[in-house]
Amino acid sequence: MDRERGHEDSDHLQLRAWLRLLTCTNLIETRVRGGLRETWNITLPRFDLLSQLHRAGDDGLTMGDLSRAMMVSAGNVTGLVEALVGEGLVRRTTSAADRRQSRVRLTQAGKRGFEAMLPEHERWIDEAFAGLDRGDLKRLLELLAKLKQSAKAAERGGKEAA
Amino acid sequence: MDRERGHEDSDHLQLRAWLRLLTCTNLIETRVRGGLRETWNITLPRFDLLSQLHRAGDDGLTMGDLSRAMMVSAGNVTGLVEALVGEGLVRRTTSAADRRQSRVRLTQAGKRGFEAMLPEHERWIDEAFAGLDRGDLKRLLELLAKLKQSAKAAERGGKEAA
DNA sequence: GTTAGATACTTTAGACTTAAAGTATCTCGC
DNA sequence: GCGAGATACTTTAAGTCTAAAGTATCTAAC
Repeated sequence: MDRERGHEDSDHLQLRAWLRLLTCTNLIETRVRGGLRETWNITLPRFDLLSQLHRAGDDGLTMGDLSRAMMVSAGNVTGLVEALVGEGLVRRTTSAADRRQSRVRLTQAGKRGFEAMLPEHERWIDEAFAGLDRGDLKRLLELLAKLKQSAKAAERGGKEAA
Repeated sequence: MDRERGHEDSDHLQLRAWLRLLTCTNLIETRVRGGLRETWNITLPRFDLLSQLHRAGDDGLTMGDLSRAMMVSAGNVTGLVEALVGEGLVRRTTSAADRRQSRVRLTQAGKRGFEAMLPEHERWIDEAFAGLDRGDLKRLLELLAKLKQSAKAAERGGKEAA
């Protein structure tokens, strides 16, 4: 038996990693949120929604697509889309094939507006990660990919209960 | 000149790392939030506040300490503490030395309650990180420490603007 | 001692978020 | 065709969160 082994169970590496992950996310999110508000007077969730639509292209996304992509509840998406429609940044049409669905797209104003914000948004992110070199970034990406898979697996495990 | 170099500027490693970081945080946070609600009918911010007080020990923390530790606004802390006082989990006293300050502590019920939740909370975190071995966890902790410093530096840079 | 400014906290208005219940529509077996 | 159940979305109630303005108290220069 390895004398040192006992210690391994009580150094709480997972918990420490989780807390540090949260701290990093909070720091960066606070920076981005503040920048978006000060520079374009837009909120982070609205920016995020525009971003998903921009990535999706001309066909747009359904409400359900948005909910999954943004990892928020369907009710939340309803409110955000309403707000953005009100601001003229987003357009919403009922699907002809399935009248329960609606399809959400950027308007021209929404596309132009989002593309204007994009470079500075990326600059804020780049600044936050400036202390990491390319090797660090690649290792971090790999570890986070692993964590993402692991967390997804745990999520299912928790729901289905074996 | 390295032909490959040009590509380095446009692979958006930082942005990809940020999005993946957010995904991981969301996944784990959703799991923990759901567990806390289903198992003890408590919210994550309240659990977090109890956690900070538990770590602080018998002297408790001021409202400002809590705000900084939890990385949320002072007004937010006011509401959370009120709720927890109402539930009898937390006690609040005005500081004699400085009557602007108050000091917040766990009640006996709060301490017992929190300590009852602690092991299962840690189990959820352990499960989320189960796919990472000790080496992975140590590398992740290191990279996140670096990122934390970097993000803090960027935060200051953004505010002070040289 | 007064007072100008700083500090600790609260209040307010508005936005975000969720879980749960509700509505409308679709699908599929019969 | 016709339900029964599934699916897409909305509504509601309650909680979280922030920025900004406001209150109370302290500090320090004079």
